[in-house]
Amino acid sequence: MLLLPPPQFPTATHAAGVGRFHCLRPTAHQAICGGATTSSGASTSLPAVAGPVDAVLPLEGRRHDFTPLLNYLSSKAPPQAATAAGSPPTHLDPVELRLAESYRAVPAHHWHALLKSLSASRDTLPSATALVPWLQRHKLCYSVDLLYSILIHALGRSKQLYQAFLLSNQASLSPLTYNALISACARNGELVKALGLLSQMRRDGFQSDYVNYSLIVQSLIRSPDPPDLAFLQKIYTEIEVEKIELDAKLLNDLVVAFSRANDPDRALLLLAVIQGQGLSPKSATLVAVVSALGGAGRVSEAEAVFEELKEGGLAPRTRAYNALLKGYVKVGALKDAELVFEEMERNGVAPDERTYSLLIDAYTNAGRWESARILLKEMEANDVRPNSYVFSRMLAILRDKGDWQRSFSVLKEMKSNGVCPDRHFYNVMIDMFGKYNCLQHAMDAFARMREDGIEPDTVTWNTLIDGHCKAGLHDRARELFEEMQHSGCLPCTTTYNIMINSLGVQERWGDLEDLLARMRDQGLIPNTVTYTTLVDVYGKSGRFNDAIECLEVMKAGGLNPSPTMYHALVNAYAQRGLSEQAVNAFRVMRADGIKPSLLVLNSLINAFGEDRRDTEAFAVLQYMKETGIKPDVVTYTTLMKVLVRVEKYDKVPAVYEEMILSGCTPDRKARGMLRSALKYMKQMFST
DNA sequence: TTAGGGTTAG
Repeated sequence: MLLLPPPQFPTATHAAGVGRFHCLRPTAHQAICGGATTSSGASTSLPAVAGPVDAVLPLEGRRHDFTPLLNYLSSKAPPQAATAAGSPPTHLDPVELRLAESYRAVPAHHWHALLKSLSASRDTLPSATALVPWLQRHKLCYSVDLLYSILIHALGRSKQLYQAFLLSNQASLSPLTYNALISACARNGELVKALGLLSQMRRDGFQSDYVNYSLIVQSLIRSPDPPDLAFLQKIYTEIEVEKIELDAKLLNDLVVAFSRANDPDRALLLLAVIQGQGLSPKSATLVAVVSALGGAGRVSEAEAVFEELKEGGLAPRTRAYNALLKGYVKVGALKDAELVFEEMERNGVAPDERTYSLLIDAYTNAGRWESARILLKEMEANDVRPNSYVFSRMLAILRDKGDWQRSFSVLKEMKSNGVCPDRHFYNVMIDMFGKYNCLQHAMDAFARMREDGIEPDTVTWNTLIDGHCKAGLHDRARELFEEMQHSGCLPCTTTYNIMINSLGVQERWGDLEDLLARMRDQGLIPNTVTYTTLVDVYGKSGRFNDAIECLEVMKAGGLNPSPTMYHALVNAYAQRGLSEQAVNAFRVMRADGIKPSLLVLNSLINAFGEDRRDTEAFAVLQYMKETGIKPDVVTYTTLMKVLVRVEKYDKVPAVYEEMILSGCTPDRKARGMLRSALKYMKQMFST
């Protein structure tokens, strides 16, 4: 069991010479013994000004001098006071008993007031912590759970959650102490603990009110990370099951929480609840919903909620416009984005750094590099300083478009704006060079980053290692993996996933086992990507039993198999023309309740093709059409490959035509497939 | 600061 470190008690008490409560901060001193000190005539340099306790205590209460008690408590060994709390004194210390007797007449509310004032400051908190068990020992105050709840609240406020929990062991938990503990947990971001206490509370037969849930949801919103959706849903289900009445604040907070957790549907539902009760949502709530809808690319709904914001009477401010802008940028609606910008100008709403960043993002995405540059100039003119964010976005867009040479001009632009690259920027840059096989550039950027005094993080190392793996430089990747650890950066699950893939591609099965053991030793738990990688590498080298075993282990471990995982398996069978096994894996996937993805269906078509079963391959296309899954260029190219495989060359042009009619743009592979089919056809006719 | 952002692995 963990032991409580002895709380730090003020030690200067006696050194002050007067045996009074001098070590406390003046306010606390005045609060607690201001009146008593002066009346006892002790010389003190502190003026006897009425403090908070004097204000709270009735006149008669100020007659009690708590100084001897507080001195006694601070001179006692703290653990004794804290751990032997409820138990009666084991031996009779006459001094302590006399002291206790002298306070027999103090009414309960004076003790409460004393405790509250001691709890108010971090310096006097140890005295408060010692006081409560002491009162309990001597049965001087009977509303023990109120005393404990005051104390637990105070400990929670000063981030001493551990102490609060230790304290809560002193007495059986009442609704009051439960609430105090839950509140302390919520304040300290220990939301799982808070939820656990809530269910424990229910098991003890106490009903919780909305305040506990409100505190938990508030803590979720305050966190810089978006809330975990599963956790949030759990809380909401509980609120529904327990029929907790929701007040306006909690409803608004829930809408914001669901919006931030990227569940705009649930957010909209709760928004309707607010409006159904005749309440009007806060504008911050509406903006959060606009932002979530925009992030999901649901722009028309975002527009509708934005209109509601206007109807609410408050003129939308920059953040509201930014939320709307986010949606348009997300779906690539550049015209609409520009209109928002113009409307802001018309309404005198000043664009800020984010507004400009969003628009620059949109222009870069549309390949309108000049417009992006003009906006950068406009930012400068309007005294809005860009930061590293917008430049790393530009870089990421160029990377995804394959236009990496232009990245050097991004760097130039950035310099001319006086913006220094940060870690995120370098990480994107290293990733970009890695993806385009420019490993020397990647290493140079890595060195530059360190010269700039920026320590690489796990993302940096992972990116660098993966870049080398992708280029086939597995030995160098392995060296970097070791170097990462030497530099003091601990590998994470992603790092191991990258290395597992690397060893799997090389078919170094023994080393792979060692790596998995190392991962476990480090206390890291494999995730869905880990298992999918294993299924992929085992499957591709024909080790199907190992692949299936991974799938089973994963399911047994409680992880949900992903569509990608089945895709890896179906794909592995397909590449070896094992269409029966591919179909079987597909069936298992369906039994697991996974909706077939375009990727897995394309692989299935390939499986039939490699097995010369063209009728079944086209049946998959039919299935796609019936279930509303839009075939892509890969689907049609694979179907053409199927026809070539079974030598039905004459049917290839029709598939090509259908592809174009369905709106797919043929790529190099598609055109190549058509060409080779035509070539074979010509050969057939000429013989 | 009522309201917000970026990077890595299958």
